[in-house]
Amino acid sequence: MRLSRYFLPILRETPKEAEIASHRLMLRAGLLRQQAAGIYSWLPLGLRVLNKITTIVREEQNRSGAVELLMPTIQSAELWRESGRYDAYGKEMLRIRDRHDREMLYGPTNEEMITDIFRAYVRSYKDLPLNLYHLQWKFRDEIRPRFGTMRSREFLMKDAYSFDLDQEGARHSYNKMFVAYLRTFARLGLKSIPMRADTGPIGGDLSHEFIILAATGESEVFCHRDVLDTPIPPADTDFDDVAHLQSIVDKWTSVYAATSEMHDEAAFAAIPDDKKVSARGIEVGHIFYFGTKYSEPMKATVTGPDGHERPVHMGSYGIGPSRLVAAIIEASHDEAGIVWPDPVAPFDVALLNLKPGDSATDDACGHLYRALGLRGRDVLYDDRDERPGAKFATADLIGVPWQILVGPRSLSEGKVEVKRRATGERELLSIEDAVVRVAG
RNA sequence: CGGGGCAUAGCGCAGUCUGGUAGCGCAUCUGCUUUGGGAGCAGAGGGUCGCAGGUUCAAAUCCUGCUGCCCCGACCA
Repeated sequence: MRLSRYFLPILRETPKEAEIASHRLMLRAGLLRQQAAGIYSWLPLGLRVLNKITTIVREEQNRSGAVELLMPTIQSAELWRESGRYDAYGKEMLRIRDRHDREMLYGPTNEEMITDIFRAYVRSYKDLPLNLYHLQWKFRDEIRPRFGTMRSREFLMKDAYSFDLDQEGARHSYNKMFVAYLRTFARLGLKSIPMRADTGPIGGDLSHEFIILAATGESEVFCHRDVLDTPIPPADTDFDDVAHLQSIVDKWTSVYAATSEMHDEAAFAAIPDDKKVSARGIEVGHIFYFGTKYSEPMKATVTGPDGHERPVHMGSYGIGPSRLVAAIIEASHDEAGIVWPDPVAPFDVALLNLKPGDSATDDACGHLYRALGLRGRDVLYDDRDERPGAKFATADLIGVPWQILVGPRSLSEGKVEVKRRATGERELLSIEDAVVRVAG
């Protein structure tokens, strides 16, 4: 992509409404535009990051055996009356009426609807276990949205729902998501910590929040330092191996880690002082087992091996990709701007032509642009008629992991400069070596 | 929902107290010079001062109502 033909409205000054780093940088780097309180447009660069994240989320959901579908944003109130949540949910739910005066709502979550889909088709225990998920925009009319997409009213959520014959099966489904989440966040370049969590109004008795540590996090969290070094399950983990998955979850949950709501002072006090971590965290995922809370009132039943019908045991599992964009920035930025982890970066390489119009730099950039493109790299080519300083500032701000600086100075020796955004390390390389360095 | 604040050019702000030609910086456009860490000079364009009503010879400024947004607190991916 040539920057001169792209749509990247970067801001030199910080809009006054932005308090925290991620919000400030998302506005400055042209990722986001606010349209109303807690409601945002995703500009091209922001959308690229969001898509990178959802791709990884999907890959790990699919790997664990979950199956993707897509449910609508608008739901009918009728369904929510069946579960009893239409009245219970309160003002957070955006209620609307259609032209026939039918009561509708903009979905804040999809337990009812997925249960309706399940009960319409599934009759036998032989079709279990089943885990269905989708990625869809949600709306929760928060009292006070803030911090950009960290807490917005409209947000993208990956929500998965598991169905099992009994609690034992549901436990395994829960463990699958537990492992999938560990892998997902690790692949996004984040160190996530599963923490015992309150189940809240959603019900049930088994729940973990996945927290990443960041100074601007909204929750206060406590954990044993060792949890930060627990190994992430590998890609070839067998998700059908019940005992193995349980052992992974046991290893992670045997180390103390809890949010302030679930904090146990005595247990924390027993940890050696040098292993105590008391910090702030951002919740990026939340998993629940809630048994038959919805299947019972909504009559989602299957016939078991004994010929008896019984309500299925369910769990739900949420990740907020739109929040993750902000969370990743909170965890990875510096004075100059965003520092994207490679897997989620909007582009792989920023190619800076420091003297556009000069035939030597133009030719070298053209060559690099094509060579990297052929190797499958997304390159943002800064071909604007700007001074070098402005290009450096832009490249640093938008945080693309690799920068290739092409100017007359190094080019006179037949070299270009390859800079790593995260560390600031620079190498003078020939054009061919630069391609290999960046594209592997 | 309680408390506090803001609304003036695309962005950041001054002007409001004490009514009288709507300003500054950045950005944008044109020209020339410049070109390795957000260039310089010269010129230009861009505003129903959030909306509605009122007071006044005269309102960005005073009064009333409304709307939007932000911050602090209790809830949430």
